[in-house]
Amino acid sequence: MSKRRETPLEKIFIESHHCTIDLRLEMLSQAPFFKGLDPEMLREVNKRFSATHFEAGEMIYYEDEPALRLRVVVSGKVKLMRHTEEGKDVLIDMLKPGEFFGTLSHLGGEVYSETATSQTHTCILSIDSQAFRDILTQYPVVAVNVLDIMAGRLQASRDSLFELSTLPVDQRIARILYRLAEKFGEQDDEFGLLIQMPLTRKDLADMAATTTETASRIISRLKKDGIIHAGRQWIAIEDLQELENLSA
Amino acid sequence: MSKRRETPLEKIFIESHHCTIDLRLEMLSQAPFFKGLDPEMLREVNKRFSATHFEAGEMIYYEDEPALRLRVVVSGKVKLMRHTEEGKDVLIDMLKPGEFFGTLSHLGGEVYSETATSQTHTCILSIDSQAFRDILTQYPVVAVNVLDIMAGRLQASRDSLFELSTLPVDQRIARILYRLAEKFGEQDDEFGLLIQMPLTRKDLADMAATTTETASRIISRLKKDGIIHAGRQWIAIEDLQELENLSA
DNA sequence: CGGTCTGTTGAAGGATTTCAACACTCGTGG
DNA sequence: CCACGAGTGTTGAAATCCTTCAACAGACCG
Repeated sequence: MSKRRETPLEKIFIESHHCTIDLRLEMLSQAPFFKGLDPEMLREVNKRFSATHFEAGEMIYYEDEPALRLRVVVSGKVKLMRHTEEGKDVLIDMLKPGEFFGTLSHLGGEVYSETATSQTHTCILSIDSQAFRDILTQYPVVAVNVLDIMAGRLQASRDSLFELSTLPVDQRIARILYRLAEKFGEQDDEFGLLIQMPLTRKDLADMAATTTETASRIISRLKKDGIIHAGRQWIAIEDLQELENLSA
Repeated sequence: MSKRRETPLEKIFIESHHCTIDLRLEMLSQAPFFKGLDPEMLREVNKRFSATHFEAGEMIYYEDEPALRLRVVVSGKVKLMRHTEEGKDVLIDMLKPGEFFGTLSHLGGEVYSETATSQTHTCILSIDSQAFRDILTQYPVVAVNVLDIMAGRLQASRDSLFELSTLPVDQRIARILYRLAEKFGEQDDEFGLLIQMPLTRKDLADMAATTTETASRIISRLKKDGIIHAGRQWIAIEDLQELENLSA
């Protein structure tokens, strides 16, 4: 490992132009839930969204806050977490550009059930949830798209539940790394398939329902066995096949 | 406890008339996802469903089977489970009349991700998933209803994930009992709020990600503390308030 | 260049599982 | 109608995976 570069993670120098009108339209047109919407409708819909910029580590919204808006990641990565009173955290999901979060609900009394944090510099589009519901009824194709996405998320959540219920910690970590690699992996000359996102041992522990210490021990072992490379806040997969075997 | 009646569970003597046309229409009109659909549309939609009857304990479909149909519980209770190769089971959900399961997907290659079993005598309506998708695009209000249900299920699944990650077994069991009581509870003169469904210690264990032995020990303790009544395949809540306190 | 955040490793302790043996209920067939 | 067997539930004791507690090392930031 060269001493010149401590983290192989891509440095994103974000200026305000990261949230340009062009990028917004580009993102909305590619967003899975607007697939099949024609350009004119898209421009119409775009008007109803507003953009916000967040630094790495900033809170986007808090658990138990009134849930009023639906949000879309334009650029950057977003982390969804839940917290206990005793200080335990659970990491529910990591989002990349094109994914939505926040609330679909129209009811006034509802609150966010998780806390959203920007894991990197991010640009977020948001829309009043009632306005989004109007879009849903106006453009049925959008409703069906969103439905498919929700079905996929339910599936993923139940997969996690299943794995948490049946697998020992080391296999859970292996699976989590595998999936993160699928979603966020970028080929790196030096280290292999790099998970392109700041990722601490605690993040991993909060995904696997274990402690930072245990996560650290498992990462150490995977490093020793030549399956992954890892450093401060980054992990890269050297031997994806072996990682998959481990998680079986 | 009287010796005359070993189980306080309601005996449902189901004959074929349990799946009458009247009951079908009645159920569809009350089903949450058809809320807001006018009677004529409803009759139209009803034609596309077909009814099937299952005995208690029968399999409705198996994990990994091609997922072709969406189903609706008309009467009875349905259990959704996943199985591991090593014989561990995870109980994903218990469904009551009005709830749907199966697949929303239209894609041919997909398979069911869980096994569905009738927990009691049941009547099930089913529809080809493609035909249901046609309904979704034809009646946007249905799509939005289904979306709300899926959002609720995702929420519930993430709640389970959170509890599994942060709570010790006894609190998890307490929460599960509380929720089952909310959903399936019926006031019983003798025992209190009776969970109206056959429910073994193993079922509970598979919901709480623990073993039958541990579930049994916890149920024994709750019985000793006067919080619940329980017997073979049934549980009734005596002190709901205390159960809620325990799960905090 | 000190302080904080992150990561590492060891050793003790604890919650839950595993293994084992047994009791009870219920349906079924002799 | 009773006996038997399968399915279900119970309880104890040993074993184990993982957490907790503790101490320390390196990296990054102002």
